[in-house]
Amino acid sequence: MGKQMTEMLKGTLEGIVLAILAAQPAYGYEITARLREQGFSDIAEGTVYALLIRIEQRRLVDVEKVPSEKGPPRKVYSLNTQGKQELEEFWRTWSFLAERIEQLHHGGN
Amino acid sequence: MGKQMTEMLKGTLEGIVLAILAAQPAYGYEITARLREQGFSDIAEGTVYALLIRIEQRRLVDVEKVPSEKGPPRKVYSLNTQGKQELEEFWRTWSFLAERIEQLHHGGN
DNA sequence: CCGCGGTATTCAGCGTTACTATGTACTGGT
DNA sequence: ACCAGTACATAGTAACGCTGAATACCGCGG
Repeated sequence: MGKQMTEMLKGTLEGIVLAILAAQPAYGYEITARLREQGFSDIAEGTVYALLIRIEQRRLVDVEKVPSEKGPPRKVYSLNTQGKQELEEFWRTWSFLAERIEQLHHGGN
Repeated sequence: MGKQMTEMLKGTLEGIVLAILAAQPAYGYEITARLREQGFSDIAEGTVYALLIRIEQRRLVDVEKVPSEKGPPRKVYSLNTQGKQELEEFWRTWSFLAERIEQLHHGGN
């Protein structure tokens, strides 16, 4: 992945994952796969797991261990109330930034 | 500033500054002021200067020292060929990211 | 004359984030 | 017994923006 993308993901990747979880609960491996499908072709698994642990510690998600037929038990994450608030906040921050950048892209400053 | 914004600026702030310089050459203090006008109300001065040094070392800009009537000489930065390429690359990366995030925002995944 | 505020740049130290590179564990197919 | 696929975890690293301070130069009011 480009270095630019790596840096740009900082701060946004968390929002992306929160948005995915807002649509429906999911577990780490699944989230990684979903990201890859969506074009984030080489987001490292380790990155996702680390992020999930972070948002769990910040109490943005509820966790449930679910046995899997293939492999170790899945940790299924679902967005809780606080997580939804954080996501709202993310959308506000994102919109703010996206607007100004889009303005720079076209109109010029 | 929100922590979210701080993290989100990582990677994008450089692009923003490159875009500002693409419109016209400018010096650090001026860029900071311009950013504040545009709504990035508390981007630290130190942050901008550090960024400018970085892009200078990566040869994305040409630098010219211009004496100032008030205060120490200004370091006026202007985008060179390589800088323009980097900016192009930035727009591509940004567009990619913005598209997927916008998709998550509305359609859902 | 001297301090103060505005202009302009620089730097050391910090916290957060994503990546690299592993390692562990469980299952089913050959 | 071995291997591939599933699933999670973690130590170490690099990059970036922020904090907080210092430095330098100028004009103006007290």
